Amino acid sequence: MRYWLMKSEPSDVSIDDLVSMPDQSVAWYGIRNYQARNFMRDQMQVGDKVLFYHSSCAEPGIAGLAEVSRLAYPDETQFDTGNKYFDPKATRETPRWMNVDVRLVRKTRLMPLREIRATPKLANMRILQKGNRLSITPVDPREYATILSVL
DNA sequence: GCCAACGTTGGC
DNA sequence: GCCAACGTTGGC
Repeated sequence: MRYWLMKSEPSDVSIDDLVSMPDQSVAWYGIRNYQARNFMRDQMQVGDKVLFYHSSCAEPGIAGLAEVSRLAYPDETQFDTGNKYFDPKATRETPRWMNVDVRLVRKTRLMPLREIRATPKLANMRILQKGNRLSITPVDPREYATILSVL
């Protein structure tokens, strides 16, 4: 069992959007970074725990708990010519991009990035490192437990 | 809107 | 295979 932090722009999919989805589950489409894709494709298992993080917004931070509900499969948006995530180099035979599905566990209070940064036990988290832009990052089990205890 | 940091692209 | 140019991310 692994732990992850996954960023979503709330203007795209927010925690409240997830709450109101059928099955409270969403395809984590649109990842176009190989490292993030590889995490989903090679490491994520059903039941892995996910911190649902709001990025690029007024109050960035952890907004809820979720879990992986489906193993990685080809991201549909890569094939869709009208979609902003369309990839002309991807084909059905040789897809380039994959996504898992993620299901809500529960919405939590917002734990702001400020607070994460101010928590000594969380100082090594990847999202706090300078220049980090990766939208999916592994989380240490102890870090996950620390966060869970204050949500 | 700014800008630092980083990933990707493509010419050579 | 190098690396400059470009595009994107994401906090502020």
